[in-house]
Amino acid sequence: MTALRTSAPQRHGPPARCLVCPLGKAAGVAQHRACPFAPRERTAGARLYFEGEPGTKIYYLWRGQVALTRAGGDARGAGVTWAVRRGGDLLGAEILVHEQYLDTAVTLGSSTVCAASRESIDAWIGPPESPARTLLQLSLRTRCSEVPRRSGADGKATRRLARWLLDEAADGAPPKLPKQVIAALLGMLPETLSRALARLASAGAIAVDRRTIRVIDVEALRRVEGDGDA
Amino acid sequence: MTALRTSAPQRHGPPARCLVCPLGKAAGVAQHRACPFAPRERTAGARLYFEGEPGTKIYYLWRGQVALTRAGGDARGAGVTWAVRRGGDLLGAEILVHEQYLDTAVTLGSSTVCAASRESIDAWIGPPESPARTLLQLSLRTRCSEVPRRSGADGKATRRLARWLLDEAADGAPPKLPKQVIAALLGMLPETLSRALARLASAGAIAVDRRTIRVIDVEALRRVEGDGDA
DNA sequence: CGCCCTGTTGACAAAGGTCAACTAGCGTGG
DNA sequence: CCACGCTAGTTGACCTTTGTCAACAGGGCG
Repeated sequence: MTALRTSAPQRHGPPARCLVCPLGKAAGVAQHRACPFAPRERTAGARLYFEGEPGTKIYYLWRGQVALTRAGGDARGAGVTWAVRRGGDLLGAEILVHEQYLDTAVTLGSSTVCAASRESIDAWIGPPESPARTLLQLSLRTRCSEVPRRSGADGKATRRLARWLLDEAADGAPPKLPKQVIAALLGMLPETLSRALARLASAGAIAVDRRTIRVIDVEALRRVEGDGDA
Repeated sequence: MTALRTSAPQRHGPPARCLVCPLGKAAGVAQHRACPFAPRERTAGARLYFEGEPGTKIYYLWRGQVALTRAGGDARGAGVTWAVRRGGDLLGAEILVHEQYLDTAVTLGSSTVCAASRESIDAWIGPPESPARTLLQLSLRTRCSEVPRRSGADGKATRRLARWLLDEAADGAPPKLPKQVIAALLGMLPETLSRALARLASAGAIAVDRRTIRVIDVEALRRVEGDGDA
């Protein structure tokens, strides 16, 4: 108990918080083993990592708030802040299944952040084909491909559709989904989807019939995706 | 090679696909060990699980498409389809960190789905405090709390705001975030947020000043969240 | 053969984005 | 220490986009 209360780390002792941190427990800090995550205090506005930068570290946010922003979306200004992480959240875990960071992470206030290198995590989490690691990677992979779909939320309907088509159907044939479902995924009504498809079709970017969509002109789609209006 | 081509499973042999499936590999099917996931063919429209139902199984989608829908959002009809999973995706993994399923999963076409009970997975992924398992749980936890925020996309601005406040600030004080950030999270412009706040304030649900928001009347917020208009 | 379901089209209303002017604090520099 | 200027936030007027309601068309299935 007394040991737990130690507020400043002892010369060689780990911070008390590690004894109650899930990562510290997993690392066996209580058994005097080292945790791969090293703590650091950050002030407001600190950039932990940038979107697109090669991923070298994974972060664990012990205390504070971190905003995740992503360029793609836009609207006014540059990036869209699409999530705020709190104490207890992992940041940048996507690099376990993806080369680069998918977001830019900025602290919103003073925060305590623990960082671990990709390699140390790689060694720490055990053999590549272990069950837990396999599930971790499957889960991260799904998550990575899912978040960008947030494109559902921002931008005008025709543009969202163009972006979705580029994501899903660059090769020509989008997945065979009922248009109702596509509309729901894109966060619009079937009627609106229908009109957006008609607009892209009349721009020559795609060919539509009652049940199929074919991409004809990827460049035209890119143009629509690019310049806001349509 | 010849063995791999075997299209129908041998009397006691596992399906050939298990040898190339990440889960099969993790389970060591090649070494004649059993995979906790049992395959099953499903036809279009099959319900794998329902939102809110106690979570008993985790699914791995080998082939096909599955729509995930969630009630909350609404608009016309009942649930919103917010994602479509493809072959190679895990379904229902949220039950490792949450009692109930968070979505309803429906196959969109004929699919091959492997299922494993929560207990078998629990045993399979090893000791509760192993590093990989800890990361898996952290990552799932974040994901679970994040997806509902898709509330960003649907519903009218005032309603989204009410829902967000209920999520984040049921205890009275929402996290101290710049209003710009809140607006981005909710997928609206600062101007719109300002107006939405003003509307809730004049309804007596919250108190707003230039830099803080306080929840006054949780019930009033619930009412706004409930009935679409505001 | 006819019904039903999905998707399409049109007219209309309203929510929210856009542009712009304005206010309140805060920090900086004189 | 005060004043100035800046940024974040607010408010107003207007206009585009999209949701809403409704009627209709094409295909598939009973």
